[in-house]
Amino acid sequence: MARWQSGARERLQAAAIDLFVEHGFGGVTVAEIAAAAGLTERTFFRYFADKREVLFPGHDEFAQNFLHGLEKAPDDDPVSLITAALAGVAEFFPDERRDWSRTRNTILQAHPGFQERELLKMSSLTATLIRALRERGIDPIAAALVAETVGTVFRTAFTAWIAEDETRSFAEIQDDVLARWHGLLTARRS
Amino acid sequence: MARWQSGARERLQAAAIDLFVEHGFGGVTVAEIAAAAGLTERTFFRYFADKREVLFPGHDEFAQNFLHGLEKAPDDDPVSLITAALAGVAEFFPDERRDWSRTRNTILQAHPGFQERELLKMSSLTATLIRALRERGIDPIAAALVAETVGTVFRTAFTAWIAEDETRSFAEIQDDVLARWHGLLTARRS
DNA sequence: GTCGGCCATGTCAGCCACTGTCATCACGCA
DNA sequence: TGCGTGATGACAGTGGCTGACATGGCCGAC
Repeated sequence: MARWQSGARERLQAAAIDLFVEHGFGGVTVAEIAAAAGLTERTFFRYFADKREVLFPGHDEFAQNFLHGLEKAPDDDPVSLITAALAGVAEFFPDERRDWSRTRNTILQAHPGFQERELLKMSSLTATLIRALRERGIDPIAAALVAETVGTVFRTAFTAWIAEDETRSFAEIQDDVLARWHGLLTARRS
Repeated sequence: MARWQSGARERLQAAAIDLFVEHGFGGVTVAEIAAAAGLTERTFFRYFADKREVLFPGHDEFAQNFLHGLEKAPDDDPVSLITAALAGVAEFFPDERRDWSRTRNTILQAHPGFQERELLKMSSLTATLIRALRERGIDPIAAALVAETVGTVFRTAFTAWIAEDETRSFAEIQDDVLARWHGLLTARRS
């Protein structure tokens, strides 16, 4: 018999999201989350750097997805780079996950501290992309603009995906946003 | 004789930046900042919502600048909107302020919490721009992409402006970034 | 098989960010 | 002269977060 149940991290995450839904971020203490997971407050902070971090799992694998897509870009044209980086992301957001994403998003929107954290994660992703682009030989300003645009398109698509009345798949929405982005910038030029 | 010296807010800001430079964010307590400004910790929190906020003054006037520029856009073409929104911002960053901006930036870069806060401020600015664009009749996706691009160009220009060996004015740099952004997206299209 | 190290967890004490509440005291105004 | 107002102080309390040390199953070495 194990002294401790396995999956402490997952239990903490599940307990946190449940309690946040019920009482809001500020209405729940870390000690309460830990107790609901059968652990102590101190153990919570061994798994998560702070109270907010419990809602941001799997960030590293997520970033890897963009990098792997980028490697498959056929040339250094900005549009090619952006399209390639976005290509493999949709698998992270299957339809089964949409409701969970919506629940999580409701919590995030209710507390500016969560928005800060999410923005920092996106920023870290952008920085990772910039680094990869520079290593590919893209000049710094172009790398920055390409990476920021990847983030913009992804975020726009994600927001649309979890909108209340939306039923299209993530891939479909993202392709549409990308097409519209491209159209906006090539139309009506003098 | 006044019971209290005036300019409590400014004294707190100045004390904070001095102490952060010397000891780092984590090496300074709010009580110490307040004492250096001749006030108490409780008064600090009457002026600033939290310890980080002391390094983010004047955010609202800053956002107004973008909005005023946007009003002057001649038409609803995305490039026109972006160019107009960026036009009036340079006056916020005269050359005299460059060293101060560099000092502040050094502090911000040293602590992820500050980066979070800065990202939240930028995000709030983007949201403000999106709202204004929608009220102008721009469709939601176009509004989002235009607003995000304004933020991207501004941030890219600001980063370049405070780079160690940079001497060009903010306006000059921003115009250059904008031109390069435009060039990147119109060149090499099939 | 048992011994000893390893590692996840617990326990405890403490710092400090942040808040609510009430008191204080200069100033302006009637 | 008295009273309201507004900025500040004083003080106690909550809770996020950390460091240091203890505990007790597991697992490999011998």
